Amino acid sequence: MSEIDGLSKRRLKMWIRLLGVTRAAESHLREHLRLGHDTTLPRFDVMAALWRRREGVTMSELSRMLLVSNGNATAVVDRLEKDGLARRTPLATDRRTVHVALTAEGLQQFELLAIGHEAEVNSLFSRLSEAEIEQLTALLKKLQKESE
Amino acid sequence: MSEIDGLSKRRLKMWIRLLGVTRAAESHLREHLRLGHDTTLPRFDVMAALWRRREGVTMSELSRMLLVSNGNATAVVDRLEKDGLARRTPLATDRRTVHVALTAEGLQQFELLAIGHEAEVNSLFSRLSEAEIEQLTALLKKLQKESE
DNA sequence: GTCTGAAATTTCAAGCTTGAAATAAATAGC
DNA sequence: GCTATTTATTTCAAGCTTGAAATTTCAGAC
Repeated sequence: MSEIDGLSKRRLKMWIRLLGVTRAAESHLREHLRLGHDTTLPRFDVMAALWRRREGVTMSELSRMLLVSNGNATAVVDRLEKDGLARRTPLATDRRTVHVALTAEGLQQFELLAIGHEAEVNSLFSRLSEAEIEQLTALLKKLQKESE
Repeated sequence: MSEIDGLSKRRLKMWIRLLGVTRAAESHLREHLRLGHDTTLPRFDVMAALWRRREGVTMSELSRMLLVSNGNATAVVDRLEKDGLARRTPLATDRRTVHVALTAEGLQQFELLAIGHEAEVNSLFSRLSEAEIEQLTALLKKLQKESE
């Protein structure tokens, strides 16, 4: 096996491991949301995005933020809206677009969820020291650079 | 903000970044499988697991390997079986369990897929040098230790 | 103004995924 | 042997997700 091949194989193994870590964490977080708050990860993700951008986002921005398809964003927002947690507001200046935002109830619920969520994430990654977190973050940043 | 809180927030941000990198990579790999080979990532994942364990695995082992639910494994294997790529074999010694394995056609198709897949992964992570891959792998290993 | 093409969103079918419930078979305790 | 428990798998409903097609609206060229 050449050196090049070795590196390629190592990248592949690393990817499988990365996927494993991510899936295990997602699974853990999903369970916490389900048991503790009777909600789901996709709903949480959308609410988090809407919370970060309190002024409202378009559907396209939303799907870009979460790296999901437009149809997906539509479906999740539909359900949140049905439950009174999000609201669509047509935009006067461009009638194609719509602004999505959390309702007061949605905002309140998210802030409750977020506390527990952060604690779960913190415990999931408690094995890594501050230095290791920085190290990992730096490596991930390197991967994200204009890799759209 | 206390130091503890700062670390917690950094872990949270790191998690969001980790999720972003994973999703972007999955999305890229999914597209490659769809355009190049008219198949999907879940199918590929199952086939990869069956390829690694050529002698056959039970449904439970399969879902444990892939960190997906039993029902999910059933559904994907159903489709692979319908397409003649996988085969279920009842086990004589324990009639509850079933061995799943790739068919000759499945094996052949997977080996074709795998070449392109490895190349895609390699290019996705080409920004990281060998040393950085090792570093990242070490950090991920630390997270996986008995974290089931 | 009218046409053409681009952009934002929704709709849709198909497949993915989960978790709970149902089924079937093995094991353990008696 | 019989019963209770555990284990392996499937079934099911609900929700998630994708990518393509359809719809509506806007912007630019003329």
